[in-house]
Amino acid sequence: MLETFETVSKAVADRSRARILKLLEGGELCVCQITTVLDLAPATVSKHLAMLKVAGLLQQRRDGKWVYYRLAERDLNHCARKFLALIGGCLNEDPAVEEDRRILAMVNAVPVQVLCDQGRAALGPNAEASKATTCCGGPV
Amino acid sequence: MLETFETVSKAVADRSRARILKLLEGGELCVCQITTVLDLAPATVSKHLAMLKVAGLLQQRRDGKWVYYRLAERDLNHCARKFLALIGGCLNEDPAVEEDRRILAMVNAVPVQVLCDQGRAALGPNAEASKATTCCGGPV
DNA sequence: CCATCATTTCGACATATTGGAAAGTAATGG
DNA sequence: CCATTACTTTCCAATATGTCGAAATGATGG
Repeated sequence: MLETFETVSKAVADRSRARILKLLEGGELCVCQITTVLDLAPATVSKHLAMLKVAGLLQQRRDGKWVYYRLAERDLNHCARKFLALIGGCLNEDPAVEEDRRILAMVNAVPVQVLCDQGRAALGPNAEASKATTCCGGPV
Repeated sequence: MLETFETVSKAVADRSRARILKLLEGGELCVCQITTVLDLAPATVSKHLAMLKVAGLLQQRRDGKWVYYRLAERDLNHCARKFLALIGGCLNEDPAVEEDRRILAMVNAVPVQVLCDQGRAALGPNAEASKATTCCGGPV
Protein backbone atom coordinates (compact mmCIF):
# COMPACT_ATOMS: atom_id res chain seq x y z
CA MET A 1 0.00 0.00 0.00
CA LEU A 2 2.64 2.51 0.98
CA GLU A 3 4.50 1.44 -2.13
CA THR A 4 1.46 2.14 -4.28
CA PHE A 5 0.85 5.43 -2.53
CA GLU A 6 4.43 6.46 -3.11
CA THR A 7 4.32 5.49 -6.77
CA VAL A 8 1.11 7.37 -7.40
CA SER A 9 2.02 10.44 -5.40
CA LYS A 10 5.45 10.67 -6.99
CA ALA A 11 3.83 10.32 -10.41
CA VAL A 12 1.58 13.25 -9.63
CA ALA A 13 4.24 15.37 -7.95
CA ASP A 14 5.75 16.79 -11.09
CA ARG A 15 4.77 19.89 -12.97
CA SER A 16 4.76 18.30 -16.42
CA ARG A 17 2.81 15.25 -15.31
CA ALA A 18 0.25 17.33 -13.49
CA ARG A 19 -0.24 19.31 -16.68
CA ILE A 20 -0.71 16.09 -18.63
CA LEU A 21 -3.38 14.90 -16.20
CA LYS A 22 -5.21 18.20 -16.45
CA LEU A 23 -5.00 18.07 -20.23
CA LEU A 24 -6.50 14.61 -20.35
CA GLU A 25 -9.52 15.68 -18.34
CA GLY A 26 -10.85 16.92 -21.65
CA GLY A 27 -10.66 13.43 -23.14
CA GLU A 28 -8.05 11.19 -24.70
CA LEU A 29 -5.13 12.61 -26.65
CA CYS A 30 -2.36 11.08 -28.70
CA VAL A 31 1.27 11.54 -27.76
CA CYS A 32 2.06 14.11 -30.41
CA GLN A 33 -0.86 16.27 -29.27
CA ILE A 34 0.34 16.21 -25.71
CA THR A 35 3.90 16.83 -26.86
CA THR A 36 2.80 19.88 -28.81
CA VAL A 37 0.92 21.39 -25.90
CA LEU A 38 3.64 20.77 -23.35
CA ASP A 39 6.34 21.82 -25.79
CA LEU A 40 8.76 19.13 -24.62
CA ALA A 41 10.77 16.46 -26.44
CA PRO A 42 8.73 13.39 -27.43
CA ALA A 43 11.05 11.18 -25.40
CA THR A 44 10.36 13.22 -22.32
CA VAL A 45 6.62 13.13 -22.77
CA SER A 46 6.68 9.42 -23.49
CA LYS A 47 8.52 8.81 -20.27
CA HIS A 48 6.07 10.90 -18.27
CA LEU A 49 3.17 9.03 -19.79
CA ALA A 50 4.76 5.69 -18.98
CA MET A 51 5.20 6.78 -15.39
CA LEU A 52 1.59 7.88 -15.07
CA LYS A 53 0.48 4.62 -16.61
CA VAL A 54 2.57 2.52 -14.23
CA ALA A 55 0.97 4.44 -11.38
CA GLY A 56 -2.41 3.37 -12.72
CA LEU A 57 -3.48 6.91 -13.54
CA LEU A 58 -3.60 6.51 -17.31
CA GLN A 59 -4.66 3.95 -19.86
CA GLN A 60 -3.48 3.51 -23.37
CA ARG A 61 -4.96 2.60 -26.72
CA ARG A 62 -3.36 2.25 -30.10
CA ASP A 63 -5.02 3.47 -33.27
CA GLY A 64 -2.82 2.84 -36.27
CA LYS A 65 0.32 4.84 -35.90
CA TRP A 66 -0.98 6.81 -33.01
CA VAL A 67 -1.13 5.96 -29.35
CA TYR A 68 -3.87 7.59 -27.34
CA TYR A 69 -3.74 8.10 -23.60
CA ARG A 70 -6.69 8.77 -21.33
CA LEU A 71 -7.36 9.08 -17.61
CA ALA A 72 -7.86 5.63 -16.10
CA GLU A 73 -11.49 4.70 -15.59
CA ARG A 74 -11.47 1.00 -14.82
CA ASP A 75 -9.04 -1.29 -13.04
CA LEU A 76 -7.34 1.56 -11.26
CA ASN A 77 -6.23 1.16 -7.67
CA HIS A 78 -7.96 2.88 -4.81
CA CYS A 79 -5.09 5.29 -4.42
CA ALA A 80 -4.98 6.35 -8.06
CA ARG A 81 -8.73 6.92 -8.05
CA LYS A 82 -8.45 9.28 -5.09
CA PHE A 83 -5.59 11.19 -6.62
CA LEU A 84 -7.45 11.64 -9.88
CA ALA A 85 -10.44 12.97 -7.99
CA LEU A 86 -8.23 15.36 -6.06
CA ILE A 87 -6.56 16.69 -9.16
CA GLY A 88 -9.92 17.10 -10.84
CA GLY A 89 -10.78 19.58 -8.11
CA CYS A 90 -7.46 21.40 -8.26
CA LEU A 91 -5.60 23.65 -10.65
CA ASN A 92 -8.67 24.53 -12.68
CA GLU A 93 -7.91 28.22 -12.49
CA ASP A 94 -4.17 27.86 -12.72
CA PRO A 95 -2.68 30.14 -15.40
CA ALA A 96 -0.38 27.46 -16.82
CA VAL A 97 -3.22 24.94 -16.99
CA GLU A 98 -5.47 27.49 -18.65
CA GLU A 99 -2.76 28.30 -21.15
CA ASP A 100 -2.41 24.59 -21.90
CA ARG A 101 -6.15 24.38 -22.51
CA ARG A 102 -5.92 27.31 -24.86
CA ILE A 103 -3.15 25.66 -26.84
CA LEU A 104 -5.08 22.41 -26.78
CA ALA A 105 -8.04 24.12 -28.43
CA MET A 106 -5.74 25.08 -31.29
CA VAL A 107 -4.27 21.60 -31.40
CA ASN A 108 -7.73 20.10 -31.70
CA ALA A 109 -8.44 22.33 -34.66
CA VAL A 110 -5.66 20.67 -36.62
CA PRO A 111 -5.65 17.11 -38.00
CA VAL A 112 -3.33 14.86 -36.04
CA GLN A 113 -1.36 14.06 -39.18
CA VAL A 114 -0.53 17.72 -39.75
CA LEU A 115 0.42 18.11 -36.12
CA CYS A 116 2.87 15.22 -36.32
CA ASP A 117 4.43 16.68 -39.46
CA GLN A 118 4.76 20.25 -38.30
CA GLY A 119 4.59 20.27 -34.52
CA ARG A 120 3.86 23.66 -33.02
CA ALA A 121 4.23 25.31 -36.39
CA ALA A 122 0.89 23.74 -37.34
CA LEU A 123 -0.82 26.00 -34.82
CA GLY A 124 0.00 29.14 -36.73
CA PRO A 125 2.48 31.92 -36.04
CA ASN A 126 0.54 33.30 -33.06
CA ALA A 127 0.58 30.22 -30.90
CA GLU A 128 4.00 30.94 -29.53
CA ALA A 129 4.02 34.72 -29.53
CA SER A 130 0.66 34.90 -27.80
CA LYS A 131 2.36 34.31 -24.48
CA ALA A 132 4.03 37.71 -24.80
CA THR A 133 1.51 39.76 -26.77
CA THR A 134 -2.25 39.58 -26.82
CA CYS A 135 -2.92 43.00 -28.23
CA CYS A 136 -3.35 42.64 -31.97
CA GLY A 137 -4.30 39.40 -33.56
CA GLY A 138 -3.65 37.38 -30.45
CA PRO A 139 -6.43 34.94 -29.56
CA VAL A 140 -9.28 36.24 -27.40
CA MET B 1 -1.39 27.35 -7.95
CA LEU B 2 0.68 24.82 -9.82
CA GLU B 3 3.59 25.86 -7.64
CA THR B 4 1.58 25.20 -4.51
CA PHE B 5 0.30 21.93 -5.87
CA GLU B 6 3.82 20.85 -6.70
CA THR B 7 5.12 21.83 -3.26
CA VAL B 8 2.35 19.98 -1.45
CA SER B 9 2.39 16.88 -3.63
CA LYS B 10 6.18 16.62 -3.45
CA ALA B 11 5.98 16.99 0.31
CA VAL B 12 3.56 14.08 0.45
CA ALA B 13 5.37 11.94 -2.09
CA ASP B 14 7.93 10.46 0.22
CA ARG B 15 7.70 7.37 2.34
CA SER B 16 9.03 8.95 5.52
CA ARG B 17 6.85 12.03 5.23
CA ALA B 18 3.74 10.01 4.53
CA ARG B 19 4.48 8.00 7.66
CA ILE B 20 4.81 11.23 9.64
CA LEU B 21 1.45 12.47 8.42
CA LYS B 22 -0.20 9.18 9.35
CA LEU B 23 1.44 9.29 12.76
CA LEU B 24 0.14 12.77 13.45
CA GLU B 25 -3.43 11.75 12.72
CA GLY B 26 -3.39 10.49 16.30
CA GLY B 27 -2.61 13.97 17.60
CA GLU B 28 0.43 16.17 18.05
CA LEU B 29 3.84 14.69 18.75
CA CYS B 30 7.20 16.17 19.59
CA VAL B 31 10.18 15.69 17.33
CA CYS B 32 11.90 13.10 19.47
CA GLN B 33 8.75 10.97 19.55
CA ILE B 34 8.49 11.03 15.78
CA THR B 35 12.21 10.38 15.48
CA THR B 36 11.91 7.32 17.70
CA VAL B 37 9.04 5.84 15.71
CA LEU B 38 10.61 6.45 12.31
CA ASP B 39 14.03 5.36 13.54
CA LEU B 40 15.83 8.04 11.57
CA ALA B 41 18.41 10.68 12.50
CA PRO B 42 16.96 13.75 14.21
CA ALA B 43 18.38 15.95 11.45
CA THR B 44 16.51 13.93 8.84
CA VAL B 45 13.22 14.08 10.68
CA SER B 46 13.63 17.78 11.32
CA LYS B 47 14.06 18.43 7.62
CA HIS B 48 11.02 16.35 6.73
CA LEU B 49 8.95 18.24 9.27
CA ALA B 50 10.15 21.56 7.90
CA MET B 51 9.17 20.49 4.39
CA LEU B 52 5.71 19.43 5.48
CA LYS B 53 5.30 22.69 7.33
CA VAL B 54 6.36 24.78 4.35
CA ALA B 55 3.78 22.90 2.30
CA GLY B 56 1.18 23.98 4.82
CA LEU B 57 0.44 20.46 6.00
CA LEU B 58 1.78 20.84 9.53
CA GLN B 59 1.80 23.39 12.28
CA GLN B 60 4.23 23.81 15.11
CA ARG B 61 4.15 24.71 18.76
CA ARG B 62 6.94 25.00 21.27
CA ASP B 63 6.61 23.77 24.83
CA GLY B 64 9.77 24.34 26.81
CA LYS B 65 12.55 22.35 25.25
CA TRP B 66 10.22 20.38 23.03
CA VAL B 67 8.67 21.27 19.71
CA TYR B 68 5.34 19.69 18.92
CA TYR B 69 4.01 19.21 15.40
CA ARG B 70 0.42 18.58 14.41
CA LEU B 71 -1.62 18.33 11.24
CA ALA B 72 -2.61 21.79 10.02
CA GLU B 73 -6.15 22.78 10.91
CA ARG B 74 -6.36 26.49 10.19
CA ASP B 75 -4.76 28.74 7.61
CA LEU B 76 -3.90 25.88 5.30
CA ASN B 77 -4.23 26.30 1.58
CA HIS B 78 -6.94 24.61 -0.45
CA CYS B 79 -4.48 22.15 -1.87
CA ALA B 80 -3.00 21.07 1.45
CA ARG B 81 -6.48 20.56 2.86
CA LYS B 82 -7.38 18.21 0.04
CA PHE B 83 -4.17 16.25 0.38
CA LEU B 84 -4.67 15.82 4.09
CA ALA B 85 -8.17 14.52 3.49
CA LEU B 86 -6.89 12.11 0.86
CA ILE B 87 -4.18 10.76 3.12
CA GLY B 88 -6.67 10.38 5.93
CA GLY B 89 -8.53 7.92 3.73
CA CYS B 90 -5.41 6.06 2.60
CA LEU B 91 -2.83 3.78 4.13
CA ASN B 92 -4.91 2.96 7.17
CA GLU B 93 -4.34 -0.75 6.72
CA ASP B 94 -0.78 -0.47 5.49
CA PRO B 95 1.58 -2.78 7.41
CA ALA B 96 4.29 -0.16 7.82
CA VAL B 97 1.78 2.41 9.07
CA GLU B 98 0.28 -0.12 11.47
CA GLU B 99 3.72 -0.99 12.74
CA ASP B 100 4.39 2.70 13.28
CA ARG B 101 1.18 2.98 15.29
CA ARG B 102 2.23 0.02 17.37
CA ILE B 103 5.57 1.62 18.15
CA LEU B 104 3.82 4.90 18.83
CA ALA B 105 1.70 3.22 21.47
CA MET B 106 4.89 2.19 23.23
CA VAL B 107 6.33 5.66 22.79
CA ASN B 108 3.28 7.20 24.38
CA ALA B 109 3.71 4.92 27.37
CA VAL B 110 7.07 6.55 28.14
CA PRO B 111 7.65 10.11 29.41
CA VAL B 112 9.09 12.34 26.73
CA GLN B 113 12.11 13.09 28.88
CA VAL B 114 13.04 9.41 29.08
CA LEU B 115 12.54 9.05 25.36
CA CYS B 116 14.90 11.90 24.62
CA ASP B 117 17.52 10.39 26.91
CA GLN B 118 17.35 6.82 25.72
CA GLY B 119 15.75 6.83 22.29
CA ARG B 120 14.44 3.48 21.17
CA ALA B 121 16.06 1.77 24.14
CA ALA B 122 13.36 3.37 26.30
CA LEU B 123 10.78 1.15 24.61
CA GLY B 124 12.25 -2.01 26.07
CA PRO B 125 14.27 -4.78 24.46
CA ASN B 126 11.34 -6.10 22.40
CA ALA B 127 10.57 -2.99 20.42
CA GLU B 128 13.24 -3.70 17.86
CA ALA B 129 13.22 -7.47 17.80
CA SER B 130 9.46 -7.66 17.45
CA LYS B 131 9.80 -7.02 13.77
CA ALA B 132 11.43 -10.40 13.37
CA THR B 133 9.91 -12.51 16.14
CA THR B 134 6.49 -12.35 17.71
CA CYS B 135 6.47 -15.82 19.23
CA CYS B 136 7.50 -15.54 22.85
CA GLY B 137 7.24 -12.33 24.82
CA GLY B 138 6.65 -10.18 21.76
CA PRO B 139 3.83 -7.67 22.11
CA VAL B 140 0.29 -8.91 21.36
C1' DC C 1 26.14 33.91 32.86
C1' DC C 2 26.89 28.95 32.02
C1' DA C 3 25.97 24.11 31.11
C1' DT C 4 22.70 21.16 29.21
C1' DC C 5 19.73 19.46 25.87
C1' DA C 6 16.05 19.25 22.08
C1' DT C 7 15.92 20.81 17.75
C1' DT C 8 17.59 22.96 13.50
C1' DT C 9 20.97 24.21 10.04
C1' DC C 10 25.09 23.19 7.42
C1' DG C 11 28.12 20.30 4.73
C1' DA C 12 28.78 16.25 2.40
C1' DC C 13 27.65 12.14 -0.02
C1' DA C 14 24.96 8.66 -2.50
C1' DT C 15 21.03 8.06 -5.07
C1' DA C 16 17.03 9.49 -7.79
C1' DT C 17 14.86 12.34 -11.12
C1' DT C 18 14.23 15.29 -15.17
C1' DG C 19 15.21 16.31 -19.69
C1' DG C 20 17.13 15.48 -24.40
C1' DA C 21 19.76 13.12 -28.38
C1' DA C 22 20.22 9.00 -30.57
C1' DA C 23 19.10 4.40 -31.41
C1' DG C 24 15.39 0.95 -31.31
C1' DT C 25 10.21 -0.71 -32.09
C1' DA C 26 6.02 -1.25 -34.15
C1' DA C 27 2.64 -0.12 -37.48
C1' DT C 28 1.49 1.84 -42.08
C1' DG C 29 1.73 2.28 -47.06
C1' DG C 30 3.94 1.55 -50.95
C1' DC D 1 10.12 -6.57 -48.10
C1' DC D 2 11.33 -1.62 -47.49
C1' DA D 3 10.83 3.25 -46.37
C1' DT D 4 8.37 6.13 -43.47
C1' DT D 5 6.62 7.54 -39.21
C1' DA D 6 4.87 7.78 -34.29
C1' DC D 7 6.35 6.39 -30.33
C1' DT D 8 9.53 4.15 -26.87
C1' DT D 9 13.93 2.88 -24.90
C1' DT D 10 18.59 3.70 -23.92
C1' DC D 11 22.12 6.33 -22.74
C1' DC D 12 23.93 10.62 -20.59
C1' DA D 13 24.30 15.37 -18.25
C1' DA D 14 22.37 18.40 -14.96
C1' DT D 15 19.90 18.94 -11.05
C1' DA D 16 17.23 17.59 -6.99
C1' DT D 17 16.48 14.65 -3.00
C1' DG D 18 17.19 11.72 1.28
C1' DT D 19 20.21 10.72 4.77
C1' DC D 20 23.59 11.49 8.21
C1' DG D 21 27.34 13.73 11.31
C1' DA D 22 28.85 17.98 13.05
C1' DA D 23 28.13 22.50 14.29
C1' DA D 24 24.76 26.15 15.45
C1' DT D 25 20.50 27.68 17.76
C1' DG D 26 17.29 28.52 21.43
C1' DA D 27 15.24 27.50 25.67
C1' DT D 28 15.85 25.70 30.50
C1' DG D 29 17.73 25.24 35.06
C1' DG D 30 21.22 26.07 37.90
